Amino acid sequence: MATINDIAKHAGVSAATVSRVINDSGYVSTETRKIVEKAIADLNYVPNRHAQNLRRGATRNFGILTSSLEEPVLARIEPFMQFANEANYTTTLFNTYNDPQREINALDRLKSKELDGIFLIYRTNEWSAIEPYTKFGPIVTLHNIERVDLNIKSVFIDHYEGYKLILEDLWQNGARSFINILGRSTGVNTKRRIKAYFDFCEEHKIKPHDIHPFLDITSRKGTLKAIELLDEMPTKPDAIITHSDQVASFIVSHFRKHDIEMPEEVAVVGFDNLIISDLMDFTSMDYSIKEQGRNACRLLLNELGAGPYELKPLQFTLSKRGTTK
Amino acid sequence: MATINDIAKHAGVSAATVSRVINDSGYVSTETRKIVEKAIADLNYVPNRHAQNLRRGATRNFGILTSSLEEPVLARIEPFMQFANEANYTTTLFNTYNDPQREINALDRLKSKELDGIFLIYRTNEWSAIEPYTKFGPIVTLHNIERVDLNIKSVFIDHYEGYKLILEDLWQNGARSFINILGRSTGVNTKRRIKAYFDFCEEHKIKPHDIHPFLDITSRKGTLKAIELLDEMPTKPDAIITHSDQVASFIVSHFRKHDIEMPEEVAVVGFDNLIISDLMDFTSMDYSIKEQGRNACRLLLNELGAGPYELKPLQFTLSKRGTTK
DNA sequence: TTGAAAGCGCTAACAG
DNA sequence: CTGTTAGCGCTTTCAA
Repeated sequence: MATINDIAKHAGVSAATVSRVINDSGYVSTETRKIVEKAIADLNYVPNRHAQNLRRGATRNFGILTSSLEEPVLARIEPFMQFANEANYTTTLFNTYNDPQREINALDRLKSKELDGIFLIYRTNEWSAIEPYTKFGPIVTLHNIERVDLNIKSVFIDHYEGYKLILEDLWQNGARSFINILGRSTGVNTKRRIKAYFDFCEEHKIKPHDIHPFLDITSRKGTLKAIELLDEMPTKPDAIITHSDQVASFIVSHFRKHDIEMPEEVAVVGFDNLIISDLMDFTSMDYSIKEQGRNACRLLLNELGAGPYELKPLQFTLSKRGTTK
Repeated sequence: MATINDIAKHAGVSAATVSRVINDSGYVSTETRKIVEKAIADLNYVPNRHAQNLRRGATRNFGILTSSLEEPVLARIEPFMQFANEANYTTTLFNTYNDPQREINALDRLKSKELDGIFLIYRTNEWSAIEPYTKFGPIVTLHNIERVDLNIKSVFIDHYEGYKLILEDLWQNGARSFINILGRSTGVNTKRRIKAYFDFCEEHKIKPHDIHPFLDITSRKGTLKAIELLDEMPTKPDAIITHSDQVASFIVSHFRKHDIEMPEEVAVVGFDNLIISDLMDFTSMDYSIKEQGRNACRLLLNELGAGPYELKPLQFTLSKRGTTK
């Protein structure tokens, strides 16, 4: 492998000059530049990135941390990556499988200079364990963080409004009883959705259902169990509202296989408006999930002084399809 | 940021000893080790990876190259990543968006020592442009490479057999006319599928359809255009066989929205057996796609002398669901 | 406009 | 069992 010194010798200049050509920094005469460029081409030279990184103390590499690689995660990763690439950053993906130690290992790479910043999609450690790492580089998350004292930026959108919109739309189309399939009970989004539901019930003077059995539903198994509960209920709800297209897809799939008619017997609504909701033809709440991924990257770039990139506002739009009236 | 020298000073030993503790190499007395470990904990030290990488000339990082980040790609990336992680490798994702230059840039990172190996899922450059990079590290692909002279390993599975299995199953269940929706005309998989179809036609003495209009169908738009062609045909086929679950999902979705009954009016078969085929309830050909991702990683690891890891054999199994008899 | 030289933080002979 | 030393390949003062 050719090194910078090989190029220097070949071109009859010093390594410093070659470096200047590579990085387009400092003064180099047009002639010298040409000679050096020819040498680089001749020897097929590519600078050793580790040496550059060691010298510079930066890598132009972002870490993406997640606990799984499912569709909703991917929907953010893709636009994030694209935006990062355009700003000349690469992305290294870390799947923690919900293992706190793996997450810490990945965060350590911020410390070891291997990562310039982190896009934390799902976390498994406590914020208090994560926050100290912001000393070594910016961390951006999707979580709606409640503690403002934390030095962690977020590109969240308050799900309260979106959830309310769904409920109101269902109500206007005749639905009077609802079941909410909710995600992680610790998440702020879940809390906001619950609040939206309770507020809605109060406004319309209806009695809210016991949300407890429908909390922490994320897996397919969990979803099917929740559906079983529904079967056991004396009166079926008019509508089921979920927290993700993934969970909605499990439900819609199950209902179709069991010839339960939507929306006649029951309406089903997803959240995220991913491709699957279009393919499976179910109603879903859109909130510019791709823009959210790009915003995460913009935030990171801004923190690193590469910006300023203006964040694009996110907004809710209900995409109505075959599972609602 | 604490460096190895800080630790050395703090512990009253040399940097070499600290290095030995970090890497668990050479001899270190239990006492010294303890002192050093305490110093590391005290100063919250994490070794600078660039320095390590520069020194070692390796990174324990694999590049994953793809031209898009859709479900079938993800289905391989996920198991690949997991396997790599377990072998203590990280993975950096490169999305080329079919831009040859981006692909070359990523390949250059093999040269610049930033990547120890590459999992090339989709390529955009000619093999002749890619092959020279194997000098700098192993490259593994999913493509069924025709040129054996290339130093590129592959974890392909010959689609001929799988395709034949689909056709025979449909035939046995009464289908007599078929339409094949085919992928990239340059791909070996496509050629093998066509061969399977032609052989099948000869065996059963039926006339093959003109495959031309159904070649290079990968996008949703392209798929819908292909469906339009079907509508214009005087007699409808008994079955549509696709090259991927993605394309199949477009078709199934379209037919359901237009109340075309499957399998009564027409049967539809996918390829890959991804979750979507289960959710949307369509028949699909399984060939251990996840194992294929793992095999790719095993191959890479073997090339780097980290093995030997035995490759798991892949096999075809037709997952029959609601869109076929 | 160019070159010499120092050093980023670490590892691996080698010597003791 | 431990320390000394050289150097991985690059960038960046500083001096010329």
